[in-house]
Amino acid sequence: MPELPEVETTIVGLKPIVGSLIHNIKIHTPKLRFLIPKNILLLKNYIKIQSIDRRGKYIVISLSNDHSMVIHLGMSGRLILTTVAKFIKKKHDHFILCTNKEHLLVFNDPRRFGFLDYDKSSNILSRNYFLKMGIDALDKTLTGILLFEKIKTSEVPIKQLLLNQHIIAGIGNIYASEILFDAKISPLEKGRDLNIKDCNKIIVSIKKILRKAIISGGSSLRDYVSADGTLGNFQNNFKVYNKEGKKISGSIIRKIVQYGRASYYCPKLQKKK
DNA sequence: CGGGCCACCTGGCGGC
DNA sequence: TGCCGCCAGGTGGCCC
Repeated sequence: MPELPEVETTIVGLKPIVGSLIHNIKIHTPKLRFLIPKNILLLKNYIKIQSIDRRGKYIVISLSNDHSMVIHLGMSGRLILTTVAKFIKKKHDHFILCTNKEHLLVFNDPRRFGFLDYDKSSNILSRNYFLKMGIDALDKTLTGILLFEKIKTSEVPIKQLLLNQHIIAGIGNIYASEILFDAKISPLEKGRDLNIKDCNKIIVSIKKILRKAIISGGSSLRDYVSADGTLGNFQNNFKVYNKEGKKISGSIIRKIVQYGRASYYCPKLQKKK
């Protein structure tokens, strides 16, 4: 479930272990998308978890030894916060971190498209995935003009541009459809055909939809993170995603495939210019 | 360089 | 019931 709102929700759920000390780490699967750096196993000396933050869809855990862990959830990754007493190892539990307060942070990922990185914080900051990352979707300085400048010459459809993390970071395939529906803009519209007014609308919709999703997702969390593998409550709020053939305001929702990925939209309410 | 497309994985679902 | 093909919330790397 990992688009920006799910990552944000995950981070909120991890708050209980901020300030805790790392007691032990176990790697059950050495290679996810990439190899897990083996020196992460040296984290047994009661290093403190100083903060847990989000950058785009990445989770950054800063530690007191001037190192950081970075976690990306890929398509199917989840972080589950539980306790030693309650824990039963499940299939696809690849990585487990135990704190001095007997909290367990478990990384579960059936498809293994996620990854886990660990290095000196100064090195982490200059990783390619951070250097190339665009402005965060919820960054206050993200404006319509900024988006316009980035896409004004592109022949690529706006749906695909919204998925490009080098332009704006955090939007995934579900929310891209939801955002364009909210903005009343066709997913087929090319970047170069959108004016500043269109871009302003898109930015307003990005912030509105993502914030709403965070609020809905957050409410379903308790003692573990990312709830039950669904999108918190927000899935009930989808207007177009996965709703092919259904009607909205009397108009049919269509599914098309762009660059191998499903887009849902209402051709009547999202007319191409 | 921008852009198009595939690869990387497992699991769930619908159709036959 | 079983098998098969298709689909899935992401993105790095290859090609042109």
